[in-house]
Order: sequence, then C-alpha cells, then structure tokens
Amino acid sequence: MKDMSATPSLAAEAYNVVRQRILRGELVLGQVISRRKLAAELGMSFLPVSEALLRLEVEGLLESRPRAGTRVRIPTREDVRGHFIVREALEVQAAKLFTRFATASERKELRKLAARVDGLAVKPDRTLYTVLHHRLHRRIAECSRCPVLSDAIEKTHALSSIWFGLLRRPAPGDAPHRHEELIEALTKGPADAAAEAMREHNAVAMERTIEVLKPYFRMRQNNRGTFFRSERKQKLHGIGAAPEELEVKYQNA
Amino acid sequence: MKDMSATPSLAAEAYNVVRQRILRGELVLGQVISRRKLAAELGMSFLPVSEALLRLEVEGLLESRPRAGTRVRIPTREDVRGHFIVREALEVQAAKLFTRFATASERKELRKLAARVDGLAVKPDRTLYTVLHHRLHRRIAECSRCPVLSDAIEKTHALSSIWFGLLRRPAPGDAPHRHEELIEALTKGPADAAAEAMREHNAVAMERTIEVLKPYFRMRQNNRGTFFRSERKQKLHGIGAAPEELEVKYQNA
DNA sequence: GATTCGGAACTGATATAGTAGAAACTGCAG
DNA sequence: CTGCAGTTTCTACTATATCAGTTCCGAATC
Repeated sequence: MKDMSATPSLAAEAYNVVRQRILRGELVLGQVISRRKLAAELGMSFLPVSEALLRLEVEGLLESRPRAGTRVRIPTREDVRGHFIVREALEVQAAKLFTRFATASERKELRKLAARVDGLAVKPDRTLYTVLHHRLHRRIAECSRCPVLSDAIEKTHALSSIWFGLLRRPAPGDAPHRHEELIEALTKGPADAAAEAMREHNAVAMERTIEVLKPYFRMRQNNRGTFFRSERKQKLHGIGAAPEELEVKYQNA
Repeated sequence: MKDMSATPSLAAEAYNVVRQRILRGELVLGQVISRRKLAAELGMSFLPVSEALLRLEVEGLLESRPRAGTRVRIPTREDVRGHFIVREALEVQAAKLFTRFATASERKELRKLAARVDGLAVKPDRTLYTVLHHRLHRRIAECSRCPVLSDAIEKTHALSSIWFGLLRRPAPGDAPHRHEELIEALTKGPADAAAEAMREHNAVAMERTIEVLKPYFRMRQNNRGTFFRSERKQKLHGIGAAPEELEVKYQNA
C-alpha cells in the first residue's frame, strides 16, 4: 500500500507493475500470469514477484491454484453482488461524512469534476472517462477526512475498475447528468438525502456491471478449475475476447 | 481466508498459529516477531512464515520495516477512529440485510446468544465472553446472506479483537442488557431502527476502545520507528505492560 | 474424424545459502 | 554515572536449486 511506494523493494516494483497492467487492461480477465516469465522480464528472481502476486491475490484481483497457475480473477455473480453491497456501505458512510466535513472549495471542485465526467460519458473514447470517474469517487472519499475509510474504498474501486474497463461504449439508456445529480445531493442536501443519492448511484452501477459481466459468468461456469496456459486454448475458451463475442459464443452453445 | 484452511500448506499453518496467538493475547501490542525463531519453532523454513506474516500485515495486524523487524501493530487514535467508521458502515449494512433475510430460527438463536453474552459481561473472567461476543457479531453478519460482506466484517473484527483483549475487567458504567437490546431492535424493528441500533452499539464500542488504548497512543508517540528486540528495552518502553501500568508511567513522565 | 494416453514442459511451493542493513552491546572519554 | 563511538549480532531481503503436481501437444487407438 503506502509503505510499498516508500520502500523501494523489488517486491513493491513488481506489485505496482502488475497492478498497473491489470488496471490499464493489458491483462484481461482469466489471463494467466507466469511468475518466472515476469521475473525474467523485470530482471529479478521470482520470489519478490511471488510476494507481489500473493498480495494482489489477497486484494481479490488475482486467483491462483497450487501448481496450476495464477490468473486474473474471473468473478462470479455473487462476487459482484457482494462487492457492490460492501461498496455501497462504505460510500454511503463517506457521503454522510462528506456533508459534514467537505470545505466550500472542495464542493466547488467536485461540481466541476462531475460536469466533466458527465460530458465525457457520451464520447466513444473511454480512457479519459475512466480516469476522471475514478478520481471523482476518490475525491469524495478523501473529503470524509478519514484515511482508513478512503483506503478501504480505494481498494474496492481497484477491483471494480477491472470490470469497468470492459465497458467499451457508453451505456444506452443512461441519465445524461448522473454524476452532477449525485454531487448536487452531496453538496446541497442533508446527510440522509446524500446517503440515498449515493445508494442509488451504486445500484445503477451494479446493475450495469452485472449486465456487462454476464458472458463472463457463463465462461467461469464452463472452465471451472482449469488454468489455460497456452494462448490457443485460451482463445478457444473465450479468454481475452470482447464481451460481445463472448455473448454470441455462449448463446450458440 | 477460507482457502487457507482448505489448503493445508505450511504457510496456512503458520498463518493460523500467529493469528491465534495474537488473538489470544500471547503476543502483545508492539512485540516483535522473529521470522527465523518462529520458523525454527514450527519446524519449517522461514519462507512460508514470511508469507503468513505478509498476509497478516496486509490485514493490518502487523507492521514491518525493511531490515528492522516485524511487530504487532500499535494503532494511532486516527487508526482506531477510522476502523470503527468502516466497521459501522459494514455492520449497519449487515443489520439492514438481517431484517430482510434472517430466518425465524436464526432470530431465536441470536436472542439466546445475546442473553448469554450479557450475562457474561459482568463476570471477571473475559475469555468466554470474548469468544461469544465475537460469535454473536459473526452470526449477525452471516445472516445477511452475503459472504463478501461477512468476510469484510470478519476482517475488521480480527483487528479490533486485539484491542478488545486488553479490556481485562468489565466496563463500569455499562448498560446491563446492551446486546439483548441490539438483537431486539434487529429482530423486531424495521430496517431503519435496526441500523440505528447497530450504529449506537458501535459508537459505544469505539468510545470504550479509545479509552483503553489511550496509554498506547502515547507509547507509540514516544518510540516511533524503533523496533526493540531485547526484552529489557521493551519493558523499559512499556511494551507488554498492562494498560494501568502504562497509564501511571506516562502520567509521571 | 474423434478420443485417449504418455512424455515433455511448465507451474507454484518449499528449502537452503548468501548479502546488506539496522539495533544492541562493549569499552572509552567526559 | 552519563554520553558516544566502533564492533558484534541479529534481522529481513534476495537469489538459486529442487520437488511435486498440472497443462500441453502430438502420436496411437477406436
């Protein structure tokens, strides 16, 4: 976490590299990661690499089976539902604290940020949108003046960012000012209204995420327990494919 | 967590042993843990031990500095406050779900358990009280029917259990039926009332914990950053002492 | 053509050894 | 008795080697 960046150990470097690759989408859902190859690539022995991957596994980004491999975690439907229940609990708490502790300049800054996010939401390019959306939620958390809480929220966001990256185009029936309305409730309304707005915001996010991940749920059902190492087999089972391709694949099957 | 007990690896064994020792109070706040000695004692190389300690560090029970050592984490006041804010968020969520999903038999079971806990609260021996109190909160979480949420709650409880263990005698001005009232609100009342009851329950717990930990906050201030290995120096700085002894120590200073 | 089976290659888990660095100890000066 | 240097001893960290289990791929079989 924070000590990782402070202590320039090899394990910390490996951790950051892999984490960034997952978050930037260079490593897709279900892709296996070889400790040895990664170690060779980064120029270190695979023990620090192993430590980094273990850490990411504890955080829920990876899953591994002894002597089979380590891969980017493919979530189940229950995982996603549970994830959003926890996230709702934390962000509602943050929203309440926000109404008490956020300064006037912070409120202004967030209103501007929300407008930018909503403006970008309809554009086809998702990269900038993803970054700013993440920053918006993080800033809300930071305004709670509770580092432990914002750390916890940050951790849940890292997980859902992976899934979020799969959303390649804007959602069709989307409210055009989702985030502006959220921030409006947070900055203006009483604590109860802020909490309720955050709850609804999260409910929409959950529904959408589950919709996007549906093909992956089926994929996980099918290859439960096998860690495909070769690219050919992975392709054969739909790993690395876009959600739309997966959809037709499993509809035919 | 669960895979740990399922996979009987050496690392899992070390993890459970150290965790149990911390929770049972055999390892006190600020005590350093030697990877090598522990490895020798458990009859394994220190790599699995290292993995276990890393895991406990991620969970927040330990802290380590490169080339200095690993010790049981001494929290700051902000840590404790943040911890209870997160815990409140999660347990309030669990309470709401409890009112929706708990079965009749589960409600009955919890009422009985709460009565036992309150009965034990006034007794001088704390060991059984600690165990049952923990079980009560865990059962509430499990009735939410959301494994991800109960796992998250379980993790926060592991942390606060360490602090809880310092409370060697019953709190004086305590409501005699704290837990029975909580369960009453959970089983009978609407979701809002259940949530509010859980919030108040947590607020009391936080106040009490901060009160008990006050001497340790001062202790941490004093020896920030030094990992004392010899027992003599540790005693000199109050590590391993009971809260009351610490109190007089730092009042005199 | 589809299925099964066996060696080859690879994977994570563990053991052992060596290195760098921080804390503790010892002796000396004030 | 107290404060401070140099030395010693301990620690965590890294690297290499070996083991047991898994996946892969092609040849043999039905």
